[in-house]
Amino acid sequence: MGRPPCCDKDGVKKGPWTPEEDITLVSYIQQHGPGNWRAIPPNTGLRRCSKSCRLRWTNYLRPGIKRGNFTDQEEKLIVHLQSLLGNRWAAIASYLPERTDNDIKNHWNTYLKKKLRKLETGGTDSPIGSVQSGRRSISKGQWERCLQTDVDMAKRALSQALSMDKESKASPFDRSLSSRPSSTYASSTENISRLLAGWMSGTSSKPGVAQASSASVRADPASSQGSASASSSNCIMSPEPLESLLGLHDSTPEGSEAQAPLSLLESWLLDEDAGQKQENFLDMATDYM
DNA sequence: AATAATATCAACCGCGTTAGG
DNA sequence: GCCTAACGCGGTTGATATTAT
Repeated sequence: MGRPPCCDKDGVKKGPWTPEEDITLVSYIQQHGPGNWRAIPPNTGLRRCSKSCRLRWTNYLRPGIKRGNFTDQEEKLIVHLQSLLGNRWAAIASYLPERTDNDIKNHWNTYLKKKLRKLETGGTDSPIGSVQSGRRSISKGQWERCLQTDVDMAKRALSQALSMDKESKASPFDRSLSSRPSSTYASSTENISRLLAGWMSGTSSKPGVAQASSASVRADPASSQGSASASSSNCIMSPEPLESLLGLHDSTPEGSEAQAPLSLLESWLLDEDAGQKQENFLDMATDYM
């Protein structure tokens, strides 16, 4: 299978998006909904490739995105999920609906990884985060069970997303619309967001568009043709699994694996109220093994 | 105040997967 | 069943901002 060109390289603009381009893109998506990215450049006159349009929308213009200022709880959740899922940022992002995979990936690479290393060097000599080292230390059988858990969780998330799709109209993710922090460029994008907010309230009956604020472009019919992996990563995570991850569920901590002595990192992960939450999260994971 | 070093993050690149002809 | 086109993802780059010297 040959690799096709993503777009016509001639005349395709690269680099940062201008507010005008953003508005053009948003306006088009207002009318047609997200998806069918290929059609956007010719129909809007944007000199951008379809890929760039999709990326701009999903990572920046899409409503419901919270930017910057990761909370401690979010960071801990990311660390937990990264240890469980690896660098599957889209899957991790599905558990943090207000965050984009790109944002989480950036935060991990630029901050969390260093933080883990710092905490780790304070505890052991390993250059790798203790979560990863903890994973390394587990037996092969345990590792395989972790993988199975991963698959099961993905399946469960998908079924939940499918079953709760209809009732997710009043999505909790929408709350970010009113609490989005501003950034340097956000002043212009906030205007776009307001534009979108009006659109959202006015076109909620539009298929494939109604969920745009609550989930992402991924909810639209055109993009529902995603791969199996995309099914888990693209699913609209209902609040329930998130609450589960945050320990708002009752779960029985039986069958949990033997814990190694706590490192500084683990202490960080376990401190405050996150302690119980992490246990519950891990228990939930092991419950599916 | 000027320069260098470092951090941050938006955007790009290339690969894998999959739907459709 | 094969091939092409498109989508989505993860890794990486590069521009800009911030901090240190």
